Amino acid sequence: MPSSSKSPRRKTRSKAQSPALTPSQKRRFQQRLLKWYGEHGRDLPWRKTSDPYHILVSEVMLQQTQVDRVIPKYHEFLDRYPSFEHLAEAPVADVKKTWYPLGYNIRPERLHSIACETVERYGGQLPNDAEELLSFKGIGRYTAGAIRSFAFNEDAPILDTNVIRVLHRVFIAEGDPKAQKAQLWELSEALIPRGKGYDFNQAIMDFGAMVCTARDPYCLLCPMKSICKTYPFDAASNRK
DNA sequence: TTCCGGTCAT
DNA sequence: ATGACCGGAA
Repeated sequence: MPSSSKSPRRKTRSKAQSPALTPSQKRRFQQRLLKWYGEHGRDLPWRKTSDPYHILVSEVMLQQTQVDRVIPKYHEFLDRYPSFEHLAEAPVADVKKTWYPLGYNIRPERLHSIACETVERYGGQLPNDAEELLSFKGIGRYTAGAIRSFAFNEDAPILDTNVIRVLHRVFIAEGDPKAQKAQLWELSEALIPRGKGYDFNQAIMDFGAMVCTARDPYCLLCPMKSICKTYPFDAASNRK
């Protein structure tokens, strides 16, 4: 029966198999990332709270807006709407005015609708279940993972542009990163140290924003140097 | 002027 | 799979 034997669980059309994450690679990446984060992690306002509502507001703002622009609006928004109940009661037109000028103005509408639904159907408590979170308009896979890890301390994976870039460079280094999201989601999940989803996810995003940057990453001071499949990153070959 | 980005819709 | 959304940055 040799001809009928199947190679163990592999997608029929892709040839490259998952990037063989060895236990040693995994452990080193985790330890170095968390150590780096302890020394260099940013002190962001939404890391000082455990209120799921505050975390949600920050994550929706951060969906397409940079940290520096979000910070002042985060404070202003929460001053005006300190809870799901306050936000749910507010006219959506006011919420949109408060949102200005962050842009992508569907976001305040969706945030408002999430608040209404949370008050009406969940007694003002944001659910921690992935399926329920994903059922809200405005919460996609990234934000659901962010809420679960940052607001509920679950070991839930996240994958945004920072995480895609970091994981692809360190562990894959071939092909178009955006075309490999399925593998990268698996990596993001497999790498989380048990019980440390919050710190690990915050850490990998800081790392992507501060060291493993899109252009001109700081490879010389990078703690992943010795395990990174892309080191040393050649900026010239990456520019057009 | 072009590129980028989470989510949703096509 | 691809584009709309909207504004910032290269």
